[in-house]
Amino acid sequence: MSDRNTASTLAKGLAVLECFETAHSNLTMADIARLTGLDRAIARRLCLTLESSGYLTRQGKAFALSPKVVVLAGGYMNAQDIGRSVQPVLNTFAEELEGEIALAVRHKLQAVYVARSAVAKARSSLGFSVGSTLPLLHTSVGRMLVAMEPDDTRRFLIENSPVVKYNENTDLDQTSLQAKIDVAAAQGYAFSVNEFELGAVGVGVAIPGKSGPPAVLATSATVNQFDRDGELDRTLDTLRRAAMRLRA
Amino acid sequence: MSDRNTASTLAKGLAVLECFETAHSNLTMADIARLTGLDRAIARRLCLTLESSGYLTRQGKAFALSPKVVVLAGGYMNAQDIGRSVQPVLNTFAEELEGEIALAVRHKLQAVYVARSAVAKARSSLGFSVGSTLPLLHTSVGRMLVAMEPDDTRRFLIENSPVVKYNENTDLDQTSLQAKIDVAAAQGYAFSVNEFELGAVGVGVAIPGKSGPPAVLATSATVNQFDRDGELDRTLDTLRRAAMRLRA
DNA sequence: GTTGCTAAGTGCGATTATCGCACATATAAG
DNA sequence: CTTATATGTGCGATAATCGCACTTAGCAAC
Repeated sequence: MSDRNTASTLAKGLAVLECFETAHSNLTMADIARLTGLDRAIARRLCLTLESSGYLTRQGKAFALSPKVVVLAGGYMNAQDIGRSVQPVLNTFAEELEGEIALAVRHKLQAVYVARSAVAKARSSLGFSVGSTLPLLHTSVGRMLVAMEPDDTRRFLIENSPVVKYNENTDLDQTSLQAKIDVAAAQGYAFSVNEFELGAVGVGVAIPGKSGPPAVLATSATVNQFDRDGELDRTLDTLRRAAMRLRA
Repeated sequence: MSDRNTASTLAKGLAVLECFETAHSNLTMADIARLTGLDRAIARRLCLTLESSGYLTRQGKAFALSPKVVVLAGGYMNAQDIGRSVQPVLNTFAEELEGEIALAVRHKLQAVYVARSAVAKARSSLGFSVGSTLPLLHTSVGRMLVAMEPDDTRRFLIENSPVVKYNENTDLDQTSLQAKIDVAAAQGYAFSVNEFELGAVGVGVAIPGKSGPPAVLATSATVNQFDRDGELDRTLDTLRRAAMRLRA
């Protein structure tokens, strides 16, 4: 056992942190031991370490993430110059769209919002924020992100992403999803209606010529809002202009 | 050596992660070993582990934070219901302010933005975003956060926070800073001009009656924008109404 | 009260991962 | 070719981790 190139204790500690990714906010040590499959005594050591390092806080016997993880995310934001270069652009185009706009990148098998802006009247029932994750195959953002990858990665992502039925309109056919991704790659944008969230449409455009990993600009709205003729074209136009401003 | 209640390897690995908090984006293993004081071989093990766990990415010999840290922050956002409850309120009041508004909490000796909204025309030269940190003593946000703590914590924070000269107007006198914090506690809001960033004013109001740790709503603007008579009162009024909407 | 259930904390021996140094290799610059 | 910096590797000694078993504590039902 034991790879001489990895620190297993660290990996286990990170696994503990990840228990809190999926909406769980108040986990006891026993919960964590169960979720991670670690011995209770070890889970305890790790929790206490994470607490003393400032990543977890405890109230009574329940642990929760501390704002430290947000500070850490701030390091990423800073490195990507989100606050200075990206956010002002998003703010501008959220107003132009009279809605919501987000910058997303891919992490493993998920799309991640790394910046977002919305006007007050935006339909925001979904409650997305920075750090929200979306599936790759069933959202416009996700499909556009997949479409921007080289062929082999694309294949890998399509084959390994879970196919989940989110509602009665969810496309469950791999070949069909594959085709949609091909179309997105060809067109430079992805569009999806009702597949992930009922009553919602999503539009995502590639940010071309950007250095670093693929990134996508996306917006979402209600199906109603997209009834008007040419609404998709208008949205695409706006998103593309925003994307141009971001290809730094 | 070695506390039986903490996992030192995990703590070291977290220390590696924290190297990336302070704007450094591209660190080599050697850099990290220097910054953390760890043996190079250990730093290597930890970096490789962090990479394989998805927290770091490497391009050539340089490491950088991966979006995974943003996903982790998303766990915090989710637990605090930022996307659903907080963000819409911030969006609304950013528009009313025709500027910028942020929700901040304290972590150790820093104020941390955990949510933020701004209109396009907002003066955003500072480039703050979710995850940005501010000093406790020299900003309105920070002082309000300190003011909301019980007496002993307050004393501790004031005594242990670094007093840094950010510009020629920075207040370096502990007694004076102490007094400002007392005033903030009494008034329920804090106000600062030019102390942290030249040409900038900051206003922070306590969010009263909120469960959990103290939280502050803050806005900033240019000194010019605050020239108009009664501008502070108008801003305070808006912030307070926003705060009321957040005391969930 | 007792019983039953679940969670946290503790002690300790065996194991084994970590540590830290030393040496090797690689790449770039002068 | 030499120097400087960075990554990669091997290995023995040490010390941290592991995992189990036992104890303590809180809570609910009966």
